[in-house]
Amino acid sequence: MAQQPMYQQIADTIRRQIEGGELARGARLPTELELRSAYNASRNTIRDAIKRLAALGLVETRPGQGTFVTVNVDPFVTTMSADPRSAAGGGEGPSYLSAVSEAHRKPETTTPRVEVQIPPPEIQHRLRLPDDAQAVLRHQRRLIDDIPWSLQTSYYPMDFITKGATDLLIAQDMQPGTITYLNKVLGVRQIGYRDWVTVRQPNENEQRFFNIAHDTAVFEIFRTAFDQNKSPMRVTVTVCPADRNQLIYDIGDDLPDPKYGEETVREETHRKPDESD
Amino acid sequence: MAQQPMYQQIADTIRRQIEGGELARGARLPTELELRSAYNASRNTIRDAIKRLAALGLVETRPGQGTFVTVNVDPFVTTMSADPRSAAGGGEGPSYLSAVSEAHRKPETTTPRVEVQIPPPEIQHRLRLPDDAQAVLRHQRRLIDDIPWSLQTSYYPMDFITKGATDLLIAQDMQPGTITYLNKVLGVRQIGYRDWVTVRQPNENEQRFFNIAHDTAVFEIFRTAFDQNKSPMRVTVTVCPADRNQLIYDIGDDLPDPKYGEETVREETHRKPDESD
DNA sequence: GCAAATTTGTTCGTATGTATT
DNA sequence: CAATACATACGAACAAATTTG
Repeated sequence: MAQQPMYQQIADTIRRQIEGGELARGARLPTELELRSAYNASRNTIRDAIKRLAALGLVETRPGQGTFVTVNVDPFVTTMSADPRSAAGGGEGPSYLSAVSEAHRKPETTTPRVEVQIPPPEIQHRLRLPDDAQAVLRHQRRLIDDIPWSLQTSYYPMDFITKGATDLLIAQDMQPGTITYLNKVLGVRQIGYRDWVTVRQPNENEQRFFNIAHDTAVFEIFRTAFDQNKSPMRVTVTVCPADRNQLIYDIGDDLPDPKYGEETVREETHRKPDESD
Repeated sequence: MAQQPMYQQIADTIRRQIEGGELARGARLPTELELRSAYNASRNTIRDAIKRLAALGLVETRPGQGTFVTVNVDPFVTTMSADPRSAAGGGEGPSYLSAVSEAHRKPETTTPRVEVQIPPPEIQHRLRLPDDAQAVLRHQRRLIDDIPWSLQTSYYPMDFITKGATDLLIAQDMQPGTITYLNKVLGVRQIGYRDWVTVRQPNENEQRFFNIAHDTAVFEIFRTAFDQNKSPMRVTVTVCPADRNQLIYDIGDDLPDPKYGEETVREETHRKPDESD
């Protein structure tokens, strides 16, 4: 029986205390010195155990204060699919706001920052632009209940501007939405979109904005919208922390409404069918 | 100017060497002792730096061997949306196989393990079952190119068995697919499904099966299929490592085919529009 | 197959720095 | 300013895994 290292045993013991409720959400753990005598281990060993728990997201330490059991944020659930012909879905435009108020939360959106630049390769590919082509970029930050929620950047081909859709350059919220605007001005209709869902580590800006550690994964969703000619008309990149966000995609019409409250209940330890080999 | 801690500086130096190509993919880093003299730091400090890089997924250490630059696995891309009326999409049935062969990869699926049990709460909710109701569970493991790829469990209401769909209890692959079978035997038609996409840490079984560390996030996708009465007829839970998997959802008909090879190119460091505050 | 050498893993002790109260 | 608590850094010893002779 290969005995587990001591720091792992200590971490497991504390984990059980947290999951069993002996250590309440938000409660402060004993100090490192106290744990040191409690488990008869050196301070470094205690710290290794706490690092382990921190990596699992069960606790967080604050210098000068102590180590605290993390409070599980009620995860925010977004329905990403919607009428393909509208701008809805995925935290864009009106449907984002309604989904949020439905869940009794307070959404905010910063005014967009607008730039013109040669986009990164993964955007070039998706917009089917040549290497040196420029694109208009509209960047926004979203908050829910004053908690940083998502960073969003939309890219449009520079063509749209030269053909008359100059409002894309205005650094203000487009009121009926950019899709409606592009339809009116250029006759470009959205027939659908493709979401490419990835998960990765946050970069430093994202860590700062979301106030998350480097090891908290984030969703990165590339949404490519297509027009009536099956040409990409927009790529929207949304980044949000994966620990407090869940995505819903409905395929097929006329599905029942998802219940936001109920189904987000996540059991930490339920019997899984993959126990045996 | 708050100077960064030494282990962070060392980690950054090595990170730049990796990203700049001085340390090739799969190459072995100098030993801890060598790094110790190279950076004039203690072995523990070197180890802290390496831990940092390991947390970022840039390197991995093997006891007795050394520390190696990780080789980026070509991420596997799955189109999750498909004809809502068929069984396709999300690594179920035929479409899973075709998507995989299209990318010139070799798929495998274990024969299902069948159980009858009271399902965990999140399944009860989704199948709209009372607390004590049982369900049939079919569990499978999937490999691609001999690499563990996903763990999948489908839950069906026990009703289906008593009403005649007894083949669900047979521990063998359903050849035309369970959806086709249920339609034929019970007249139950699938009109669509809802995918609930979450990300979390793997449990111990998942760590073993996928051969991943505890800090490699996994996708957990709950797919609820609905029948012509808008009742849930099946819930499929798919778990797969988030670092080597990407999901695609197409909303709207008649979108162009995604290009598997091209668009998976991920730039480690491209200019992001969220640099300033 | 065994033993030695190499390399990482764990644990201790100690000292000093930094953030918060 | 002082006390408290976590963060960083050093050195040392032994254990465990792997490769090599």
